[in-house]
Amino acid sequence: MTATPPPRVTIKDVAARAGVSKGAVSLAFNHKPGLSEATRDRIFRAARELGWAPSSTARTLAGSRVDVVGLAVCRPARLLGLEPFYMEFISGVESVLVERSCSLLLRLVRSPEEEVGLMESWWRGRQIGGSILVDFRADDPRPAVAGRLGLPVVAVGHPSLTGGLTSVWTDDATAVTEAVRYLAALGHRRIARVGGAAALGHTSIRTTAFDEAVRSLEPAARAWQVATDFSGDAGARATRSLLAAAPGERPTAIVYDNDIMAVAGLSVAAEMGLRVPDDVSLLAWDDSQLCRLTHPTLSAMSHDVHGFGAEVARTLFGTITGEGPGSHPVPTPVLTPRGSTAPP
Amino acid sequence: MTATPPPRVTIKDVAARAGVSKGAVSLAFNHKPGLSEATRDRIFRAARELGWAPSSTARTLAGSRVDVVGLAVCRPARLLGLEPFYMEFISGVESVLVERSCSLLLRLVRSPEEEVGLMESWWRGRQIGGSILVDFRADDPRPAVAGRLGLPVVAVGHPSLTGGLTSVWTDDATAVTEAVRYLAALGHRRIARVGGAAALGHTSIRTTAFDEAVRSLEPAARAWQVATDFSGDAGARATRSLLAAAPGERPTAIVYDNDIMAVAGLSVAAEMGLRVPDDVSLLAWDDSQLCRLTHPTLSAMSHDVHGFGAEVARTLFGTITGEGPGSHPVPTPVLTPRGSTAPP
DNA sequence: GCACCTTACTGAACCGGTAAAGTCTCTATT
DNA sequence: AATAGAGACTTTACCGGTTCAGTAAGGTGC
Repeated sequence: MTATPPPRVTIKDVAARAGVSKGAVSLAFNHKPGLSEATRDRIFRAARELGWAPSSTARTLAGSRVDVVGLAVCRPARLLGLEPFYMEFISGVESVLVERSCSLLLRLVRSPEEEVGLMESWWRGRQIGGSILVDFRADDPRPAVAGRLGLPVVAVGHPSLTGGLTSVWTDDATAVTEAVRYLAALGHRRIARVGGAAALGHTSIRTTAFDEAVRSLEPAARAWQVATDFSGDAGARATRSLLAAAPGERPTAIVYDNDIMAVAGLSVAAEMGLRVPDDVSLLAWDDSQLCRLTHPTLSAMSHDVHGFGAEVARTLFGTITGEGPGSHPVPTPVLTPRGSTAPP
Repeated sequence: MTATPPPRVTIKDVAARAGVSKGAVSLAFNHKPGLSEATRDRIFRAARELGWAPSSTARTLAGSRVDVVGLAVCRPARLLGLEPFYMEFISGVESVLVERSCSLLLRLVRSPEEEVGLMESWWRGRQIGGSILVDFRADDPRPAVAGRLGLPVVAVGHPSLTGGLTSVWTDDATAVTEAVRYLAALGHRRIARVGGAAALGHTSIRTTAFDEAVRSLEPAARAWQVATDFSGDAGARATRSLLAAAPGERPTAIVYDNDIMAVAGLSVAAEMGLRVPDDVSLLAWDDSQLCRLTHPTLSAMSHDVHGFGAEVARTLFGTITGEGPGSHPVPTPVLTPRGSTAPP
């Protein structure tokens, strides 16, 4: 990739026009002391007249800040488009980055190994000042790599998954328990969960919590759990197989790990002639706007994804500026009852 | 944003370890002639042992390639999360970037002016090698700016909007016409369209085309058009007001500019006690997976958004490598009839 | 009137690479 | 044996900033 001929203005031109040295221009643009107001003005005027802005590449090389943070996402591209979660998360991250004139370097990768390689080359190549790590798995290699490289990162995920890295997380276990208790309180005793990708750490946290929550119900209840890839199709398939059993043998309530699958579940129920919530209750997760657009509206575990992203970005800046590792819980998803849940 | 102390390996260390000069290492890593196989091997081995990768920052500064492309999106952050379009578009772009080891610099901006400023500073700061421009408006300032800066860009939008820039576009006018003809063929004579943001160029192209298409129907038909902000809520509101009229006075078919609004429309119809498609037909646009997850499934103008993104990225590389301006149409969205459309 | 500070600014080194010109050695040619 | 030429490297000059050790001018105190 070759760049076009760059007849670009540099600090030297500005210095010449203002009648000072490059050093003076640098001082002015970094708001450092050691210049008279008059000179400062002259420099800024010259820069404005020439349309000059400092090259962040050169600045980076000269050893000061890096104003880019990285985010690699390891999920099949086609699924990502569907997940309202990511775009909203990213927009939250951006909202904080913008304040500090930082940009987000985004990359979709196909495997955790590729992601690790990318982190290394981004960091070594001084392209990023820090990175956001998402979708932790069991025995994730990234904490070790980040440690070895000295790369400032913030991990999105429960501290039990993120190997000592600074982490930002929601208490999924508690949220799952709350969801189960809510459904139980409505009278449900046959409860299913359509989970996300089994390899993901937060999925197994939810799986365990769900199991325990249902097991601890009085009187005894029955549980089902299915793993999916988060896609609507998988959610539809899972729902179909759960609801295929005889009326007394099938779940009366289903919890979904994201809202796309819940929407799919809603449609499967309709297609099978089951009424929601009379015949079966559905409960979504994440609660994007989508949940309020269906009919019936979807009850959901809602969650300020935008704010979550913002907190992640703030935490990352903390890490970059040298704060030690820490654990930053954000508010637990809260149950928002709507039209898709009712007593069985 | 200060970086952590960087005890990082540089080209000098590699050169020392391999017993050659920096120049030799540079030659090796750029696969240029002038080195013996043996030396090349020694250099690569040394680099591997030290875990070195060339700093793209330094490379950029030294005047060679820039391996980052920019994308600024000017829409309210909270809406973006909802739009399946963008993530899918981005994933298409990425699919091509990855092949060339390029990354995407993403930024959400709040105004066209901010976007213009960002382009300037990205380009001046040598942060990007080129940029993707989306969401063109009437009298958009970006073509002029890109021209003035010499910034290689590709515009996503109809050539009539993109002021002579290389553009990649779908033929929205034809697609709208096809949608209208399809509904007319089913027998609809009262057709509405819930459009996107009025300020956007492609919205006005669709608006004009819709108007003409309906006007040219025989026997005469009636048209409604409403502008929205693309959000589900706005789509719901628009649908409610369209369907509030007396049965003989309201549209029997509604076309939506994206699928989120169509989903919202579906739910509004249900809430108003109208059956889809018996009482009213709905037709979505973009056709993400969402359209197949509702009940009834949504008929849609479908569109390979991923492929669209990929084509945009390929075209951008063309522009960066000096290809002259061009117009790259991608396939017109094609009508995919599903369960939400039927004769009135 | 002289030593001593500040203040305001300059000059040069440096960041980690690339690129073009220069050097040295070895082989082929006349 | 002298000359040319190719191959394999090295040297050096940037790229566009930052940083830091100077330095010259003006102000203070005694």
